[in-house]
Amino acid sequence: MQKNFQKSRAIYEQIIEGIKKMLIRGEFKPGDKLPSQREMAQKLEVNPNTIQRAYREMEVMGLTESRRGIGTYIKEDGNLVKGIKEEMAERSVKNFKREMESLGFSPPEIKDWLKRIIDLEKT
Amino acid sequence: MQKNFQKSRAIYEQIIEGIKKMLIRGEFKPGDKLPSQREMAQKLEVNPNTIQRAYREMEVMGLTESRRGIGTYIKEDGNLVKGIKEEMAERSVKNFKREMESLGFSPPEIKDWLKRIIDLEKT
Amino acid sequence: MQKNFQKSRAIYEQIIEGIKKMLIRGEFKPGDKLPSQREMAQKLEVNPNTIQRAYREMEVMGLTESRRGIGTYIKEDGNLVKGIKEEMAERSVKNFKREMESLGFSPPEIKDWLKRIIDLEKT
Amino acid sequence: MQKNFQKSRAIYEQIIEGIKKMLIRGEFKPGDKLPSQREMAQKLEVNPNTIQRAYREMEVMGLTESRRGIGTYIKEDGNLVKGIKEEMAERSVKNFKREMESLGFSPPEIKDWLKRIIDLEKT
DNA sequence: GTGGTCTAGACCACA
DNA sequence: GTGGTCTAGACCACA
Repeated sequence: MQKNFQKSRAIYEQIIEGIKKMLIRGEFKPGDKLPSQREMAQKLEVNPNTIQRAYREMEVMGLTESRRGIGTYIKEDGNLVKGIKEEMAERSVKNFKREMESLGFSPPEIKDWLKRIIDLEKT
Repeated sequence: MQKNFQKSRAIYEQIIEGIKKMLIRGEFKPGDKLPSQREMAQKLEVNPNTIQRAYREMEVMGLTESRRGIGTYIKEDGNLVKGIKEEMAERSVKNFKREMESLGFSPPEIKDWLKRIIDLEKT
Repeated sequence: MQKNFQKSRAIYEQIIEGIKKMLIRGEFKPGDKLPSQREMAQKLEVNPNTIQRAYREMEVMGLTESRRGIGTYIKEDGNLVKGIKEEMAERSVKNFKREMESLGFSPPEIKDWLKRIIDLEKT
Repeated sequence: MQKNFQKSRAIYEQIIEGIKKMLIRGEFKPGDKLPSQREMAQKLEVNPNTIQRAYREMEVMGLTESRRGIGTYIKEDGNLVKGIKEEMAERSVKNFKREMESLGFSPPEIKDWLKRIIDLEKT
C-alpha cells in the first residue's frame, strides 16, 4: 500500500488553476487586465506573497505579462485559450483513465461506465 | 473565482481508500486478515490511533470485522468487492464528468476526448 | 463458578447512556444543542477525546448531528425518544429477568416479588 | 448528568456474589466444605489474597465458618439459603424498579413491560 | 501479540 | 468558539 498520503496542492497552484478555468470559461479574455495583486489577495483571503508567486509563475509559463506600474495582463495570443483547454482536458482525462485502471477497469469498461453516467443524467 | 482551496482528505480516509483499492485489485480478498494495527501503523508511518480509526470506520461500514486478541478481517461477503468497485467507479466517473464540464466540454466532446486518449495509448 | 469478572463499561458508553436517559426524562429534547465537547469534558472531568468518541458514536447511531463550527444537536426525529425508551426498557427488563432466573425464580415468582416491592413502597 | 462513572465491583465482592448464587441454586449446601483458598484462587485465576478477603468477609457476614487447619464450611443454618435468596431477590427487584423509574416508567407500566417480555418468551 | 480505551495536548477547519 | 484530525504513549482485555 502507498505510504505517502496525498497532500493538498499549494495554494498558488490552485490559484493558477482557477484563473485558467476562468479563461477557458471566458470569464477572462486575452488582453484582459487581472485584478491587482493586492485586490486579488483580499478577494481570496490569501497572503499577497501567494498571489505574487502565482502571477510570477503565470508569467514564466507565458500566460500573462506584467507591466511594471500598470498591472498584469492576459497575453494576447489567439491560441492561448485553446492550448490551455486542451492541456487541462488531457490531464483530466489521463487522470481519470489512470484512476479507473487502478480500479481494474479495461478501456471498454471505462467507456461503458462513462456512457452509463452521462446517459443517466441526460434523461 | 473560488475562495476555498482544496484540502487533502484525512489520512484515515486515505487509508480506507487504499485498502478498498487493494480489495478491488485482489491484493486483499474477503476473509483475509489485515495487518495488525501496529504493523500497519509502522508500515504507513502513522500513529496507531490513526489506523485504529480507519479500521473502526471500516467495521462500521460493514467492510471488516475486528476480533479482539485475534485481528481484523475483511468480511466474507460475496458482493462486497463488486459493490465497492461500482461505488468507486461511479464516484470517479462523476468527478471526471464534473471537471470536464467545468472546463466547458459537452458530453459528446468528453467522449471524444476519452476516445482520443485511450486510442492514443493503445498504439 | 464463573471465572470472568464483570468489567465496567467504557466511559464513552456510559456517557451515551446518560445522554439517552436525559433524553428520555425530557432533560434534553430533539433539536436541542448538546454542550460543546470541551464543556462536556470539563463537566464530566474526562478527556475531550472521550467526549468526541461518545458524540461521534451517537452521530453514527443517528441520534445526533454534529455541525462543525456550530455544535452537536439532538436529531429532530419524532420517534427518536420513544424508540430509545423502548429499547432501554426492553434491555432492562430482560436483564432483570435473566438475573432473577439465575437466582432460581420462576416467572410467577418474579411477578410476585415485583408486586411485593412495588406495593410495599406504595404505602 | 452524572459525573461519576460506574466502576466494576471489587473482585472479592463478585466472588462472594458467585458463591451466594451457587448456594441459592443448590450447587453448595449448608455444611459443605468450600474449596481451599489455594484451590479457589487457581480455579478463578485470581490472587490468593483476593480469595482470603472474600472468605473472611463471608465469615464476618455469618455465611461461613473457617476452622483453622481444616477448611471453610458453609454454616449449618436452615434459614441461611432462604435469607440470602430473599436478600438478593429484593436487591435485584429494587435495582430494576429504580432503573425503570429513572427511565420514566410508572409502576403499572413496569408491570406491563415485564408481562410483555415474560409472555413473549413463554411462547 | 492483537484490538480497545483513555489521556494530554497540538493544530486545523468552519463560522 | 465548535467540531475534526492526529500524535505519543499508557494500560487494559482477550487468547
